[in-house]
Amino acid sequence: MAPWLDAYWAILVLASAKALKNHSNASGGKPHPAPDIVIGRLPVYLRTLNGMLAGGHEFTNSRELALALGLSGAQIRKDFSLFGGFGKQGTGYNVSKLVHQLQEILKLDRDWPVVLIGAGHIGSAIANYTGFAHRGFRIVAVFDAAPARVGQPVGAHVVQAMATLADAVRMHGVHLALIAVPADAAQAVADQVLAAGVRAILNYAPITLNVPDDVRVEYIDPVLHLQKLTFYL
Amino acid sequence: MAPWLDAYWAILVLASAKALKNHSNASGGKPHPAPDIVIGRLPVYLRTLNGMLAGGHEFTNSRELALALGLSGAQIRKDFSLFGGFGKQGTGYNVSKLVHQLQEILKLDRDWPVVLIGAGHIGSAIANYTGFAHRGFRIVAVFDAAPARVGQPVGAHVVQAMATLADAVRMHGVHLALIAVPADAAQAVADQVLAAGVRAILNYAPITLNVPDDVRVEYIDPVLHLQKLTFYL
DNA sequence: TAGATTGTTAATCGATTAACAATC
DNA sequence: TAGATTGTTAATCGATTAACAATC
Repeated sequence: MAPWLDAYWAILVLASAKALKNHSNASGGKPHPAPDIVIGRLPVYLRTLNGMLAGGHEFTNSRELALALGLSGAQIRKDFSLFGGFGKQGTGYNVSKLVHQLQEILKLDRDWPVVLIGAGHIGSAIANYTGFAHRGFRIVAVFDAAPARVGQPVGAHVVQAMATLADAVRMHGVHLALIAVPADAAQAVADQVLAAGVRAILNYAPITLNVPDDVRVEYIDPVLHLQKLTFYL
Repeated sequence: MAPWLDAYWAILVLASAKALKNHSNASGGKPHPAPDIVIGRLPVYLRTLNGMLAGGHEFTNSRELALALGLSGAQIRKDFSLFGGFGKQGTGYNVSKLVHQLQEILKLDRDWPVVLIGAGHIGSAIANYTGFAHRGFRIVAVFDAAPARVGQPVGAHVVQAMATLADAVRMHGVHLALIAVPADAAQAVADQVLAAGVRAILNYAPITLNVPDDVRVEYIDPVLHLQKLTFYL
């Protein structure tokens, strides 16, 4: 049997029936009133509000935000209202205050250490990306399975062997892993980072991962976006 | 007034109210029965089916696919049924046949030339990514506004000046552009590629673009995914 | 044939929108 | 105060699920 089939049947036996689903309460704790789809919009709001803040824009309102984001004002007001009132009738929202409140909701009022697995083209680009730091994330270590890459510099880091992953995760208190390895290695790497204690994954490999119910995975596959675009061309 | 504010007010005046919305019929042509959210799942189905095909898996069914993807069988059958019956009662789906039918629906039964704007870390990683070719896309030219980068090799290409963009788009019949420039340059670059004749954009810059109603934009911003993950941690 | 799985309908569930009273 | 905009409710819209007849 081909190695791929082994992995494939493992999925059939073990797969969570929720892997790609919106499930706002994956960890089984007390239910949060906000749907997953709303949580996904909060970072987009935050990004636009930070742009306004950088431009010296002190106040905004749901109509203005809606126009900038291509949404409806009602939706934006409703999204915010799920977390309590952020605005003032007749005035709108204080941009700076709104930014801080969204950061608090998303737990971005702290610094999140993340590990990066994979130091190829994509991994290197991620390691060199300067956009993480001021938005709440800090890459604390980079790993690769290829002995030829271990010891090489990548961004501000030196590539480490996979054997040191678990120690690094424990030492830095890492909950988040970025996986940027080839598709055929991604599931095994995911299993390793989860075993090391990681609880959420951002997966750049073009494959759906099989993870336990209490682990959250987000996916980035540019080709999926392109293939959606061609439908409409 | 800060340059950022100019761009910001332009958004307020000109913005399409649909930029981030699901709109399955953006170009105003005859309505297609398939909702945007279904179109977005088809490439995911295709990716998994191609994995099965590579593993020598000849037949599958909605239950098996659902398990591998974390969806429900009913949803998968309903999605397929929007485009006509692909399966056989009692048997399921022929993987190879299904792959071909999904490719046809998504217009992936041809090769799509794309242009890449931006030859920094992200742009270089994109240019070096080998995963586009066998999934329907071919980068035909790479552009950058920085004179120091023009003439430099990136992947299999040589970086060209922005001035040659329009000619390249026309010559290769390009409809798709990948934008991988800094956030503060992205809107201007989007305007340029659209003026050159491009009709859809995959934007890696962390900013919501303002484009006409008949232009479709997909977004990739890894930080948005990370910020969603931290909410649940 | 008997068993299995599709394709499709109707019911359910959830998200968005419209409207407006509350209130700054 | 008058005008503007929020926060919230109810109505609408759309997507998912359950169920099963059709059929391979």
